Amino acid sequence: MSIGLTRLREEPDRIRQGAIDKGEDPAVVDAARALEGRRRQLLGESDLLKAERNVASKRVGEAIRGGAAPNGPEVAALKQTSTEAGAQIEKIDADLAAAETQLEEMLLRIPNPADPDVPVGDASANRTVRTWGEQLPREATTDGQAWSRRPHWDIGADLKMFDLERGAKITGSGFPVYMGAGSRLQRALIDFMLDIHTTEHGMTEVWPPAVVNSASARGTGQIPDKEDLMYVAPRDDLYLVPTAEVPVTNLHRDEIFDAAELPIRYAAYSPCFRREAGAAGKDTRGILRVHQFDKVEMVFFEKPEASAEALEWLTGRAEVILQRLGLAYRVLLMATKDMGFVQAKKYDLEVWAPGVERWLEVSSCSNFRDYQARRMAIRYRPEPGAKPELVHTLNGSGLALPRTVAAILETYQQPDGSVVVPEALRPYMRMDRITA
RNA sequence: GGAGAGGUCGCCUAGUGGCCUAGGGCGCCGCACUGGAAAUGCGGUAUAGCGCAAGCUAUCGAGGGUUCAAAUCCCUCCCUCUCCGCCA
Repeated sequence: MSIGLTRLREEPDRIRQGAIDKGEDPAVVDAARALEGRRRQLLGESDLLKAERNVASKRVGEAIRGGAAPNGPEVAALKQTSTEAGAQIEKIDADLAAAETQLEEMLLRIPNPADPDVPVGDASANRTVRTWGEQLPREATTDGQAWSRRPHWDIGADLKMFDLERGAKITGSGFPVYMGAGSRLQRALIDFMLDIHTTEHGMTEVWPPAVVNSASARGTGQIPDKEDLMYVAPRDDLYLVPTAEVPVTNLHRDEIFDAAELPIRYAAYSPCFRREAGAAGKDTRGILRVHQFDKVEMVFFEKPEASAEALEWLTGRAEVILQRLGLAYRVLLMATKDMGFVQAKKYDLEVWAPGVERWLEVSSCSNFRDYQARRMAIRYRPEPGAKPELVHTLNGSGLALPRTVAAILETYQQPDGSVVVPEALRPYMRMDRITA
């Protein structure tokens, strides 16, 4: 996850401004440039000495084959040349390694500049680009009877769909147990979403491992930056995935595609594990913020020139799910300081939950451009025989389950306490209505 | 978990310390031949960094070591395959 050296050299001003727009310190940009120059100089010296050493070593072989005594003075002199060069190389390479480590650290602290059409500012600059559906009020009237829509935790408890207390008993707070219709709703939603993305949207379905090794965690930038947010199995050097983005994006780490293979578009279900350290006290009720949840994630690998449009399409595919479920939502274009360090452009989808009277984030759709691909060395060949270039990566939820479930329960609840199953889910739920 | 065999340039393969700046075949690209094609012949076909360029450097699963010199020898680790054990 980093900025490219070429780009750093060619447009430092834009990168510096990008850092400022995201509220980061632009000084690292200059520090990186200085280190890059030092690295280049040391590398030149090292390469030169290595060339000398190689020549001397080769002459040793030639001399011996030519009849010189293997332990004679001629050979000894050549060996000494090589040894001396080797000693110098060792010193320079140590400096070089240090410079490269520092450079890498600096590069990791330079954020991906936002696209030009992203509003500059903090969360207050986020722009609502569109809304869909009817934003139901909490206070409702049905057949002349006034009633209040209830929050999903009450509905879920009454209909025995999930059990938070027992989840806390067997595992801990934030690990809900889904039961009965609640369990079936999980299955139905996963099945429903994957069906739409594969059958209608042409994506390839992936069912990835829920744990990854450290190389993969590093690839998508989970470590070292976000290690606190993940569950770790240190004994086996494995990490529980916080999102399917991690295993699925890493599928193609260190690969080079032919241009004809792109775009590659995946839809992947996975459980997601998040420690959310420091987030205690917020959204503690219900299933709005939990340590384990389920999600269908979309991951795209695109040609650079196609990624901007692909983000719009990707976002639209997540919206399709909400539309089919008949849930009111809005699409937010995130401002520079609210969008994250690595995203170039990001849309959040928020679904309306009338019981708690809040917009709930159910999807976050991002274009990383080449920033993520660089660290993972995911490239493609624009033309046969051409030099490989970095692909652009994108991803977005389609969708995260818990908040979708909350919105369904709160949107479709009836005055009698039952919940009508959204039309699109009925074939998957094999029921029209959830009752106690 | 135990025993054994392996991991080389897209694929197959050669390679047991210095003519390996990794050879051959397949595939692919270009050219020639052809009415067109097949076949054939010739040439080219990894990635990254540095350099205006010629070119130099690094990489033979990963990392360390021995040596003037490592694909090749030594150590550690990872992965694949076969057999055994265990197991949803």
